[in-house]
Parts: sequence; structure tokens; C-alpha cells
Amino acid sequence: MSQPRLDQIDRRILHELGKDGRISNAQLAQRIGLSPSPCWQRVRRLEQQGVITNYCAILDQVKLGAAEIVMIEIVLERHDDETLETFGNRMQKMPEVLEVHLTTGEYDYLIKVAVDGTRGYEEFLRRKLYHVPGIRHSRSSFVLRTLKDVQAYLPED
Amino acid sequence: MSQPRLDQIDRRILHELGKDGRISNAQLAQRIGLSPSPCWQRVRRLEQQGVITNYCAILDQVKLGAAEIVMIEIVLERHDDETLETFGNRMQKMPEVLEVHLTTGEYDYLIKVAVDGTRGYEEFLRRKLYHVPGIRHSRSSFVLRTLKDVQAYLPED
DNA sequence: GGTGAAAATTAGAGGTA
DNA sequence: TACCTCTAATTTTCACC
Repeated sequence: MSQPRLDQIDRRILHELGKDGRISNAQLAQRIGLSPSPCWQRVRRLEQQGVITNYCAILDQVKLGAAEIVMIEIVLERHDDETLETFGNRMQKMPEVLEVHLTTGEYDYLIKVAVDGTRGYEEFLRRKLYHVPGIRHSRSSFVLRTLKDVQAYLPED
Repeated sequence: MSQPRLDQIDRRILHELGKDGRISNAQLAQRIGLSPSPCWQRVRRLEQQGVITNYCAILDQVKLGAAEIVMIEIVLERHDDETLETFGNRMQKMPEVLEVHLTTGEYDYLIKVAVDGTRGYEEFLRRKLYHVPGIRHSRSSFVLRTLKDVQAYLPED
């Protein structure tokens, strides 16, 4: 269950649903060369197994009014459990923070933030990030262009 | 059109569809307190305006067999258009590369890669990344835990 | 923004190999 | 076990208030 076996048909289903999560079951079945019923049963099974965790609409961040993405690496002052935990919790709660990753390497956290221009970035730093205690150092990189952004990778085997 | 005005109802629609992209129009209408027809018209309009760009299934990367995520910062040897372009194109084509961002700051590209353990990471580096010419330096961080990963941020106004 | 109804789709039951 | 056919119930989609 934690590593369900996925045959070629499952893979094709996942591939199609990854590209278009609102495709009708009838169309999906046609594309993968199955009749609707077994196709639907497989989709159900994949959902129940947790391979498919959710479906969601992909929104255009530019049209929502926070067009710039900034990647911020953060080094904390201390590395005990509580400091790490607390910082992560604070970050999670900020709506403009899209991703929060606890990492190993030369920094502790990598966060991805959506801001409205440099003005929005400055506001985020001053009103939000710098109010969170325990940050030793942060390093930001503005995203000039995102060439690829997909949710998942389906290994061949 | 490039910055469509979104009223409160639009925002609630986007919020709901961001959480569940397969919700039926009837249910969506009920949640936002509208009857199905105008709700559906708004969804259509948001799609046509490009605010909603797509729908997709969210897959569990662990169950797909490439459980680890690595963030790799890359500095290129040269920074002319062609070098930058070529590198980005090569990265995009690798299926295990989930995200490719051209950035400003202390590195040129940030890529997010799904690998199967340190073994998979080593394979990626040796068989894929290090075959791409023009890399001056790279710096990797393994993701220990992802606390948040959402697609979009909907500013209040 | 609401109503209603035709068309399409889903979500299964039951059957075959 | 895996797939197919068939169908009732739901949902989408659209013309018209």
C-alpha cells in the first residue's frame, strides 16, 4: 500500500490526469484504450491508495496580482527541534508563502514566496519575515522566469 | 484582461477550486452561495481570462517511487543568452526535474528534482546533470520535510 | 443572477473470459 | 482478477426569464 505496484495502464492514467485533472472518465478511458468502467475503477483505486492525493485548479499567479516569485534561503540562529518547528509553523501560516521546505545543506529552510514586485517583496520582509525571531541570515533570489513547474515525476519503473 | 478585476465571489470560487479542482459545479455553487448557472458562468469566465490555467491531479511523489526532493542551485560559466537558454532547455526536458527557475541573485538557476534516495541523487548528478556543459558550480540541498506546498496565493486585494 | 430541461457523464450492477 | 455492457442517477451545459 505504501508502495503500490503500478502497471503501464496506471501510469498512463496518472500521466493523463496529471496533465488534465478534469478530463471526463469517458475521454480518459478512450485515451488509454480501455472502456470507461475499468478505467474508472483504476482511478478510484489510485485515489484510495493515495497515489492521487487531490485535484486542484492551477491559477495564474500573475493575474492574481502577485506576479513575482522569490526564493528565500534561511539560516536559523539555533537548530534545536523547537526553533526549527516554531519557524516552520510561522512560515506555513503566511498566505503568500507558497512552499516551505526544511532542508539539509547550507541553509535550514527554503521558502517560495509570491510577491507583488520589489515593493511587495520589501513589505514581506519588513512586515512578515523580519518579525519572526531566530533568523540568523537570509538570502533571496528573484525568479526571472520559470521554465518548468510540474507537480510530480512518474519514474519509468 | 491581463489584470482582471476579481470580486469576492470570484475569489471564493478560486479558493474552492484551488482546494478541490474536481468539485461539481452544483456543490461549488452551494458553497459560495450562488445558484449553479451564474457560478458556472464565472468559472468559465475565469478559465477564458486565463486566471484558471489548468486543472491537475496531485500525485504522491513517495508512492510514485521518487520520494526525495533535492533543490539544486546552479551557477553557469557564462551568462550570455545562449548559454542560459540552452541550459534551461536541457533541464526542462529531464522528467525528474520538477521545476526550473532562472533567477537573479547568487546563482543562475534553481532546479527542484525528484530522486529515489541518495542513490538516485548520485545517478541524477552523474548521468544527467554533469553531462550538461557550462556548469561552473552547483550546490544541493536535500529536502528533509516539506511543510507547505501550494500552487497559488490569492491576495486579499 | 435565476429557472428549467436536454445532453452528457458518472457510478455502479451484473455478466464473461 | 480484470475487463466489458448496460443503465439509473447525477451533473453539466445552455436557452430563456
